Amino acid sequence: MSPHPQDDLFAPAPGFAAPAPAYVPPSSGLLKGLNPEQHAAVTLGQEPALILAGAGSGKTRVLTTRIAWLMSQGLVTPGGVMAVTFTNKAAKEMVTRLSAMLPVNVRGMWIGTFHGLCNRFLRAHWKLAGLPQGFQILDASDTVSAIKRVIKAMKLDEERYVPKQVGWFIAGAKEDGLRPKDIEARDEQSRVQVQIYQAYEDQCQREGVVDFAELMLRTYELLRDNAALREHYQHRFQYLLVDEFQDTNKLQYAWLKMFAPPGRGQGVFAVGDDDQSIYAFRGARVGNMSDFEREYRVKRVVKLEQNYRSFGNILDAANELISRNSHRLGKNLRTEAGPGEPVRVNESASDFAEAQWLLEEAQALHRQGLARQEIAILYRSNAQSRVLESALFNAGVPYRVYGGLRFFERAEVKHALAYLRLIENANDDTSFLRVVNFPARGIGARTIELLQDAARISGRSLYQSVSAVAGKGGSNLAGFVNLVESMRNLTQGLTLREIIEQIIETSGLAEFYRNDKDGAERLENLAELVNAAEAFVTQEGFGKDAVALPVDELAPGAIAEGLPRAVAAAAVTPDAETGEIMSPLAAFLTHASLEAGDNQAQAGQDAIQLMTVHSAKGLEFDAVFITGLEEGLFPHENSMSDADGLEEERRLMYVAITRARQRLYLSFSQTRMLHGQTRYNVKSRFLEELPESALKWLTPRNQGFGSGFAKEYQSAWERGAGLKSVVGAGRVEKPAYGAASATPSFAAAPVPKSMKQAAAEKVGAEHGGLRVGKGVFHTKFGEGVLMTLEGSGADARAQVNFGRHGMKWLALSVAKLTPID
DNA sequence: TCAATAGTTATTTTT
DNA sequence: TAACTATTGA
Repeated sequence: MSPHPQDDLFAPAPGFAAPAPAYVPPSSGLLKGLNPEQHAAVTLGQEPALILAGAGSGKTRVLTTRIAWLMSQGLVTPGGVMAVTFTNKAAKEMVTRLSAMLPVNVRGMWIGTFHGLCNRFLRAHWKLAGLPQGFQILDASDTVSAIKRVIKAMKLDEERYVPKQVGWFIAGAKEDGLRPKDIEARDEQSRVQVQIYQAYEDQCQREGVVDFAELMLRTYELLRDNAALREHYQHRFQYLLVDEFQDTNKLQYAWLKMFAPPGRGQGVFAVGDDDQSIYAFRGARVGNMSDFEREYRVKRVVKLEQNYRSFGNILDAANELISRNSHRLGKNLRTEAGPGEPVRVNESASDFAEAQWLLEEAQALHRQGLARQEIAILYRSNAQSRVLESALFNAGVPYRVYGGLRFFERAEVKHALAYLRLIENANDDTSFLRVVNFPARGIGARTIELLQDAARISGRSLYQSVSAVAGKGGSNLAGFVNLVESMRNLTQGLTLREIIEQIIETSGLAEFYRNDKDGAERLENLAELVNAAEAFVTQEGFGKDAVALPVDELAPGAIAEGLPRAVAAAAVTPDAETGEIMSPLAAFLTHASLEAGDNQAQAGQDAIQLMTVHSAKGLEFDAVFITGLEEGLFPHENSMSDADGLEEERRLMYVAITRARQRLYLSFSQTRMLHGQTRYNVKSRFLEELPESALKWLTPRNQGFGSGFAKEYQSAWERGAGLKSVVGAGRVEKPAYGAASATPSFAAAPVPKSMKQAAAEKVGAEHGGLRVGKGVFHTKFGEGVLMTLEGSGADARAQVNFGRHGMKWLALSVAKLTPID
């Protein structure tokens, strides 16, 4: 049943030919094609700036062009720029685009996510931050299980103190810059939560691990409390750029102010869109934008309102909708692309019928020449994907669902990583507990309890307490310790790849999954882990976070201004024997927790994209379907009670609408299966908030509850029900992590030779015959090829490819490298 | 130590 | 409905 005849043919992408510019920018090639607002933003001087960047207004281009422009004008060197993003993807994109524009030394630049930059900072100043040199990072699930252990150890009721919620509380406190001592507990509940927070903090410190929020807070605190260090970084970074400023939380803004306080005269460039703030529930404060404008005395707010993405009707809908929100900074998107097609609205009798309609419409678009990956189906909550998947699967249409488990979050991968972490740091109790009895080796809950008691009493780690447990459990535990010890011995001197292969075998994981009837996929993932490690090591500059230290970049003035030499010296502590700066394994483990891996559509596979509206942020598609536009769902019932919640839902809708380039469909259903019950829904208020002139109803407007839809619904579900068991089997093959979807390596980026060579030649002369590209000999690692030389004097370091020993970073003051011919 | 069973809960989630 | 957790029984 096609709900309507195909009334007009889908026009292939017309291409948004840029209109003849009324304004002719200066001759510089970099600035060519920028509109006046973009041009103004890019060429602002060294002053605080707030850029209101609407959806599709060329924000990333402005950001990268500004950095390139600053450098090309000689206003700043790579070392003087910091650019912060929220996602690894955004950071990577910036680096890629930048290196395409300019011959830049990407390694020296501080471009990364908030957490990535904090990691880099703390790796350099671990001693001052009170961390062990090889500290590891807990991901979200590690954090919850660590908290769970604390709650158990304190013998508290897990019903009353739910680990996840306590985790929320702790993260929330940290994001407000609060330590346990800073929180005044008003009631029993929060008093105990503070105690848990304190105990958790002690535990993390003991184990040498930090969670995501801790990365931010430690960095903030160290800068706050160490004037010399703060001075150094403020002096160093002359230009700072922050992407997605509307998503920053309180701590992130405070963090920024440590690097660049108002009035210090640095060029702080904050880019954001208050209308796209959809993470308030996670602590994001849109208010940071107006605070920034006020505190930094921003002279001119630049608004980027010219949209290069969507046709007029789509923008009209977006503008009209968002105008209903109050407290906006004020912005209206415009386009020169013409009205385009109307926004189509469809009503269905049931969620099943909706899925069926969607399927047919999407197929029609595809037949008219639209690639499947240019079609996105958006929904408010994940649960809604089921019916859609079912329909697509039955029709044999390739699709991809965003937002499942990511690569490094898969159980088998986490198991392997836990073994690796134990090799690096045996006191990591989280990792210990994860694998002490996996694969099963006769260590039960009782034994673990005894061990935990012993550890608690002596204040030592589980690993260190093993000898305290006697009996059968004790001997099994001793066996586990022996296993870890032997893994550490066996992996000495191996490449990262070999280390991982070795532990996958010795740990018994491979054996376990080989015997498991559906362990094949898990084995594949473990193989993929090996590939990921290989790809990681091959990337030029893999250990950059450990070695890109401030020492060699100290502006002469900074030392004069009092940065103690000791601070600088504390930065690098190479291995005493080999001179190695950071082991590839340690670097890889950090990478694994900071970047959970992709779960994005595989390139080359043409599949329809399914995702929540949240995960669609930042993406764009030729055709977009927004589904489930019903009161209670979108806007979600949990957000409808207060005005702020409703406004955030409206912004969410705004984000959804502005994803579409050419075609936008809005869809809702009279009934929907929710929590096992059929719910009768009213269409979303957001539909009423759109301009009638931009819409085209495919079904009669205000159609009442019609004839016998329930019957149709019933039979439809019965047809669908038999196929539920196979839902998901039709998903497109999962992306390969290492090989196929590994990030484009920095090595592959076109870093022009001239600059690289010049840099190499410059330092090359200083290091007694060592030349980049030539052979070197190391007493332990043997022969290798010198890849990079940088720094000078005591801080000089080299990156060497030792073939079977892999790529390594070495401190020349320690490592004995001799040139060979 | 595990597998079966009962009970519970149900937005969004860049790091 | 279905997915996840916690407990129980073999």
